[in-house]
Amino acid sequence: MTNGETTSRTDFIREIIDEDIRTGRFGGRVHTRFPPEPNGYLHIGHAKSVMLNYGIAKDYGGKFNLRFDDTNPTKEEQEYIDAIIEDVRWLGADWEDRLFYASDYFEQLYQWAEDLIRKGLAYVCDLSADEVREYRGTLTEPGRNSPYRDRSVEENLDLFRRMRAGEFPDGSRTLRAKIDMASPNLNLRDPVMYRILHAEHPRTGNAWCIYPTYDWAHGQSDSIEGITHSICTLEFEDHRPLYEWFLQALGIYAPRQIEFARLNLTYTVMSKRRLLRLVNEGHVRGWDDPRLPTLRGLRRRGVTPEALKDFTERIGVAKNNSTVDIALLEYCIRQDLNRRALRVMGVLDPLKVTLVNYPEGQVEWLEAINNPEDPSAGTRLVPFTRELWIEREDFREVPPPKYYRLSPGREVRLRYGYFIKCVDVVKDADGNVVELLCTYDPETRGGSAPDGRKVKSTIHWVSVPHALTAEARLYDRLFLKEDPDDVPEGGSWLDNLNPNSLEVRTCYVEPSVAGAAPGSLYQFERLAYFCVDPDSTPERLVFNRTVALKDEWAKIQGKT
RNA sequence: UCGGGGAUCGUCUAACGGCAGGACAGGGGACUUUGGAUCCUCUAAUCGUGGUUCGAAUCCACGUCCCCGAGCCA
Repeated sequence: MTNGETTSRTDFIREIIDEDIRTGRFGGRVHTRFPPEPNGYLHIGHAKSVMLNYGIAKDYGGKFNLRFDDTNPTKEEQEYIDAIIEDVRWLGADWEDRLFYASDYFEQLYQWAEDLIRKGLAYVCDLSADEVREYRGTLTEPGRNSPYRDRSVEENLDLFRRMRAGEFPDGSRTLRAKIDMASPNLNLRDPVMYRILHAEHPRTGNAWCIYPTYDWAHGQSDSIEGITHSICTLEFEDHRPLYEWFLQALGIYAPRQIEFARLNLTYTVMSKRRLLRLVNEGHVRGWDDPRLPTLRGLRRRGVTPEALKDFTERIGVAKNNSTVDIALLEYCIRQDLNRRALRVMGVLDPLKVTLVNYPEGQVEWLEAINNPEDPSAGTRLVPFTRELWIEREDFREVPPPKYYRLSPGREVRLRYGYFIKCVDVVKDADGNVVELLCTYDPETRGGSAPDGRKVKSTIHWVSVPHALTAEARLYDRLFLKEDPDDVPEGGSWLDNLNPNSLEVRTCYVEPSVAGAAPGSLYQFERLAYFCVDPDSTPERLVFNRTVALKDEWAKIQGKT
């Protein structure tokens, strides 16, 4: 915690929990869960939920479960289960030995369904999907009772068992709760509990051909696990009465459902559908593309779970629909990386500098600090020679006002090196600057002048003969507009894709990074944070730009 | 139109009838061997109209606007 604002954090959910503890509603217990459906990859919005649920369990000395909501075999896959487990673990949430699946409860759910039938609270309905819709009524008009609503308990039991036995084709019948076809809450108009689906389930295989719906499975799964606070997103608010109705009808332990607003971020999209489309249509390179807000994308980009945790704490939890400025995420990432990333020097857009008065063939190894924020990170040696690469934008032939870097006749400091002064500019036939001839002051080794003279600027550099050639992938926001949906009518959110969200460059890096493992985090001084990509080979490192450093000069420039 | 939610600086979020606070973003400054980091500082908000009250973001009334809901998805 760098300051006090996050230490005493609270939110309306914790207030509810405090109240429940005070009144002894759950005997003082706190038990939460994260219930993903394994039909896609997790994104930063899920991270908010995981951090919330796990954070609450930890803060209150309670428990946290990971439970897959795997009730729809037509959409779910083992691949997603594996990926989600990996991602939740990466986030740091610990479910200990409580990894569960709604499918673990299929038999219990089935038995409970028979109980409801016996109580006259559920019936087998032969209406087709279209007919069910028709009978449901509309938002403003009540529905009508299904003609099958008053079947006898015996007939319902018989039919339901035959549904399970596989006697009927997909879609031919459903089991529905008998509630109220006139309820203004459509979820209570005899909701479907079971549908017939002759589909292979990733976990139960072909054991079942009827599958419970979300509404029928979720609350009961929470109940079985002894969940106290079932935290979900706002769109389930309308489902709460049904959640409670099932538990009450069954007469079993009832957790409390609490809804909060899902996370939205500027300059990106979060829905599974859209993410899927970006991947499938090749707008990005895959689910782990560093431009995506998926957990795998963020991880590959170099974002740490700690940065994500800080972010989720800063955005808070409430019921307002909101869209968080992605600048806050970037701030959290910088904040985190500033403390942990090793500093190195790398040049993204090289301009050659020759030190005319520096001995040819001489190499000096200069000491450089690995992380000024963390003395324990130590120091390293960087080679200094007559020929150097500097950043092209660190030289201006005619320096604008407030520009402190190199220009003809001006002296600057080479980081950890010497003061140098530009004495001549070499140009090609088209007048482009191709090389700078500079002198160095041997008295200024290490970066300070014995005579006490100052320079306005320190620039980074890499020794030409020692430079490692690497690939730098410079990422920018995926969309041009804060709100990707901000398009002229008839347009598509895809029209707002940023065509320059990825720029690949060849860069030069100091030799100390040779052999760095994928995932290694660095700060290229004065430029940005970078993360070694798994695409790296022993011959050629690949760096992903996680986030650029704040750039005061760009700001000054932008104003003129 | 029916039901369920929601509306506080540009953005996110506090306040539980008693000084509208914090963070990010933005402006200004200090410091600096990263124009980084850090520090200081400024700008900036209660959806509207009435009412209750010594006192209202908070309570009441009436409006307005936004989100969700008519899957055998979750």
